[in-house]
Amino acid sequence: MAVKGPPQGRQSRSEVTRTLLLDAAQEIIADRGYHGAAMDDIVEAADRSKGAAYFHFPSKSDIFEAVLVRLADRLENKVQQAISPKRTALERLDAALTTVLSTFAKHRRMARIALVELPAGNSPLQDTILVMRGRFARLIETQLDAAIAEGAIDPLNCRLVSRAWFGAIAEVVTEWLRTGNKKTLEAEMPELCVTLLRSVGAEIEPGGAAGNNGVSQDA
Amino acid sequence: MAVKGPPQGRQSRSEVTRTLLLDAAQEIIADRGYHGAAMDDIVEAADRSKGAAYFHFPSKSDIFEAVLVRLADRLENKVQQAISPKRTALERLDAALTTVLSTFAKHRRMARIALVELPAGNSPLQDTILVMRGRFARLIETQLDAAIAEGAIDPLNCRLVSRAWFGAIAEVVTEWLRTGNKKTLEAEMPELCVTLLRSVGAEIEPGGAAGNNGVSQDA
DNA sequence: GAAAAAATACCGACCGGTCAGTCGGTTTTT
DNA sequence: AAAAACCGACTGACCGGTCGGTATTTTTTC
Repeated sequence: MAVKGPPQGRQSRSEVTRTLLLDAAQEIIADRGYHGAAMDDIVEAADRSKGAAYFHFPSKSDIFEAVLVRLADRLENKVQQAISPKRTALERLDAALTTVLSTFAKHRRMARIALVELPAGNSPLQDTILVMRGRFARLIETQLDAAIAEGAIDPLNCRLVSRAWFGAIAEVVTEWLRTGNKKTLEAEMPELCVTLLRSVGAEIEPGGAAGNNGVSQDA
Repeated sequence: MAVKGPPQGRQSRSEVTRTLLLDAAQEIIADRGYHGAAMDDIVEAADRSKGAAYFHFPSKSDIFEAVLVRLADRLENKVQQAISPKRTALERLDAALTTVLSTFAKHRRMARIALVELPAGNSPLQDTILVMRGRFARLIETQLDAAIAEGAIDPLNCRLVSRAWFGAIAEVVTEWLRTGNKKTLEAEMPELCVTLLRSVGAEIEPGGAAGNNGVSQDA
């Protein structure tokens, strides 16, 4: 008895299938990379068929793209939430950095997909990855611009610096992904933040509060 | 007629073949990435046969590894040459940075192989690439250590910072590789150097001088 | 120093396996 | 009963690596 009506739990079967496929793809790609992830494997992990997969996604690269977008949306959301209550650009910069780093520290698999997978050549993926990277670099760039406007730091080439920051973060996280050790990244986060901020001429006290009343909560 | 004796020009036929294969592999990998580079393509570009290729290199990953090592050796050499005449660690740091950046600017294909190709998953390549990256990070790390010893900068986590620098450089160069425009990278080099050096608390005069050396060797 | 023998380098058709994508047919939903 | 979703055997292209055989270079022998 029981099951029979279309909307089982909450989603239609179709939606469930889609999610199952996305989850499986994310998992497998994190393990084996894009090339190493065969559609047959993804399909098996999702407990669905190849037909179903190709019904929902026209090609392998499309499913990969969907995984990336979902990941990026989630992370960007988290960052926006973390920086919205901050008053100064410098604080927002620090908050954004910390959020991204701690999220990666918490979800290694995600970090792997977001940072390690950089297909060379002219795969159809490249565009998608470019857009992803661009989104995050932009996020930093915006805050840098704001910091300059606020007079917190001297004018500089924000596009260049935001790229450099992004690269620095990516490399440190990537290195940590290999050498394992959960602790390391979180332990080094503060120093990395300080270093990056110093590179634009902003000194902050590691003790926290950037020289002002400690209003932190509230919105 | 003519040619018949064993050592033709300078190298034996065997050595010529080896070089031909390496050159072709480097070219094709730069274009299409490791996965996209078929042995058949490499062999054809080298104007040799598959048998010859597998006579010299036991597997595809071995030929790739040989390409990487050759590239790394050349670049490291160049850097050593550039920094050896410098007296202070800070000057050596600046010289190393400038050399690497201008070399990449001059040889896009090389940059592509060195920086863009980061196979995920557990390919046999990964180790080789790790070693490569490690070599350059180390190079920076050594100079940072020296700078601290000289009292030029305050103590800091050199391992972390050198990784961050490497990542920053890699990302900036990678971005430049995509957006084309030969000029951009060279125009931005000085600012990037200044930014990196400032991140460790070292201010340097932007007066481009720094006793520039005419590095003009070729790779 | 030439012929013979041995070792080295090279050739390219072929094999075995992999994998993205297809398609006729079945089940579930509307 | 139509439409949407799903199934899974199958196809066709691709590609790393092999292997029997040939050409070239080096060594040995007379």
